[in-house]
Amino acid sequence: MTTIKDIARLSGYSIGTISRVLNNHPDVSEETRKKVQEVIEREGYQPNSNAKLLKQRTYSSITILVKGRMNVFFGSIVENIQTLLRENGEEAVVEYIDDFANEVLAAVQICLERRPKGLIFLGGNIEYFRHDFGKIEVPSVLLTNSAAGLGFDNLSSFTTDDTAASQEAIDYLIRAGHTRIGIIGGSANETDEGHIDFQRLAGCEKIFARHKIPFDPALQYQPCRFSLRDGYEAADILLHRDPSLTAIFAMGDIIALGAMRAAVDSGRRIPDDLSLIGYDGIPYARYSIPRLSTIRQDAQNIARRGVEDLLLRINYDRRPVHETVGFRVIAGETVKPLKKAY
Amino acid sequence: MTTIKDIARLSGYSIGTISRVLNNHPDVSEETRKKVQEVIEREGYQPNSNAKLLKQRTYSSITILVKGRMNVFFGSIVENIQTLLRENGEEAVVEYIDDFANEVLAAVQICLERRPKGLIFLGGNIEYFRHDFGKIEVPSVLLTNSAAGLGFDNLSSFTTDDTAASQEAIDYLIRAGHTRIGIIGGSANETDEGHIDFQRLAGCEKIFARHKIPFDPALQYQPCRFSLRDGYEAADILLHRDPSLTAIFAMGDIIALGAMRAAVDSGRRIPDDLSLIGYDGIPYARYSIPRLSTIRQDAQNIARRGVEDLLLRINYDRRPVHETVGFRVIAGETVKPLKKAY
DNA sequence: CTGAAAGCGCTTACAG
DNA sequence: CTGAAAGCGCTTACAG
Repeated sequence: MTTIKDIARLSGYSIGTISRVLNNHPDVSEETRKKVQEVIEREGYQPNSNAKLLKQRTYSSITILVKGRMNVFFGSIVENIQTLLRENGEEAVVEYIDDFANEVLAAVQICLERRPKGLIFLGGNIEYFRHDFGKIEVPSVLLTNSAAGLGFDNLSSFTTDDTAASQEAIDYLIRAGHTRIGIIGGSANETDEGHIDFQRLAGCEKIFARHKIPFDPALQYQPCRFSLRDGYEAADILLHRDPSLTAIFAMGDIIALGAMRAAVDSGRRIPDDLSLIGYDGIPYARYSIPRLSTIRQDAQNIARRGVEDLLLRINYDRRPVHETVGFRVIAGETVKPLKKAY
Repeated sequence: MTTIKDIARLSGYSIGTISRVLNNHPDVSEETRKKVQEVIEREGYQPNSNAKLLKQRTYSSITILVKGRMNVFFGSIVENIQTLLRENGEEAVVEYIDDFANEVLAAVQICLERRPKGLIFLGGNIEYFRHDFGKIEVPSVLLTNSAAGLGFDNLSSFTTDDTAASQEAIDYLIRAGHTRIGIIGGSANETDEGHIDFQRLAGCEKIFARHKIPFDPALQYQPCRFSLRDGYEAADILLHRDPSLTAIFAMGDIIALGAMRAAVDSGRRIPDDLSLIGYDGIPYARYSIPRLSTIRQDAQNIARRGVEDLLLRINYDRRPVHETVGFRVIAGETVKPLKKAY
């Protein structure tokens, strides 16, 4: 194993100088730098990151906390993040957190154990953040949810404007002539008022109100987590509870795909007997039979902005930011225009 | 930041003793152990892993190399692996390698840069392993491909018996009365003879031979990588080249789902006009419309055995092993029984 | 069973 | 611009 000591010996310089070359310090003569570089290349020397980190008293890697397993949409964001981080020479560790678990407390534990230099949350419950994020000191970003109202000085957030996007989804159904609309998704529970899913739900209710279309959450809304199975069950419950529904908005494409299966199993044709619009815009939405109409979030931009901001804040003393990235309505084949009732 | 020194001071013992308690060395008195433990808990002390690894001269984490992005099947294995590793107190870093890139060379580079203590390959090209794996010294496992014939003493492998499973798939179609069968999948290229996909293909050809059913790879086989789009294109090419096909075996469910879309877009009904069987057994196969018939690999067992073996070999001087795990034919709704032609 | 001390491979003031 | 030296937080022979 070649160490910095070997390079020092071989090049005739001291280890201090080698270290300076390694870290691109300006105060090294060009000649020295070149000679040392040559020895480094020839020996294929790679610095020991443990020693470096120990010395710098900074800590290992960046941790990505993914809320909810098997989420295709998050999967693509994770891949984007990993690539971006790697391009910038940063290592990342991924942790999967159960949909119903407290990701902030999990992060606190991880900070104690592994002392990451930054945290990226993929999804999260705003209430958990409000309550426990104060215990976290490292620069962090929350993706796909907004932490704007929380006021933590080490937490940025990048998200689709969920309220606006949900309104678009509902609006899309209404413009197609639907008035009996069900909504599924969001792992809402009693303490969850700031949760993303209530944001989306709130947006929906507003649009219903604007169009003067009655909407009774107790009847027309069914929470569920992000999985095929849960989407299936939620749609099943909803369709039994209110068979008059002509359309469903699912707060995730995975949920929508589960719901599509449930509808078909109940003997409904899509979109003839039931219209369906999803959320996320996963690649499969363009391949399903029929193709899923959905709201496409900009995964790439969310990942890119999140990483850029985190790296800046890890290295400089900057204020966190809260941004919103664009979305698009993708017209698939699962929404049927209805004759207007009037 | 509490360090081992603080715990020593606070407990009245030397740092050597604290270290022994931390690492469960047997030569510490029960009383001492208890007292030290108390202080550790009270202070919420967590050892600095950089210092520990530096001292132990072992290196950071375990690296998981995932071949091919956006592969749902690999995604679930990765999650399983991460969970298992974490339960055993090991950290894991995930790297995504392009489908057509050389994962072994990428691993060599990673070993130089980060010196992981173990490597897990998810998918891989046997030719690349044969040629370059000799440069890798850390304990490694290859999942979903067999490295049995390679004879490296630091490489285990755990895989579905691809030959047998592919034979089952083809056999399933033949028993349903199909004789004009196309095959898609596998990123075969000229140098690829030991590649997984040729294994699967070889298995298929054998079965055709046994049933005395003609099979012309140039006509009936179309390679493609693991993505919806590639599955779509491969099926499209195949169906144009040989419109007489009544069934397709796709070497991955994602490929199969892309193919399903292509078939429908060409005006074929599934399974009435074209039967389809996939490979992997991803959760969505049970939700697609129609439900996908497929060969289910045992992702959980592959992950579990791989991790168990790797951890053992990291810590003990053991020989690598090459195991095969079970698979199951899942009868979905995409294979139609045909009237026998004779 | 426990302590004192060396040393893992680096970085960074401090001199010169 | 460069070197000598201290020290990051641990582990582990070596004594006793």
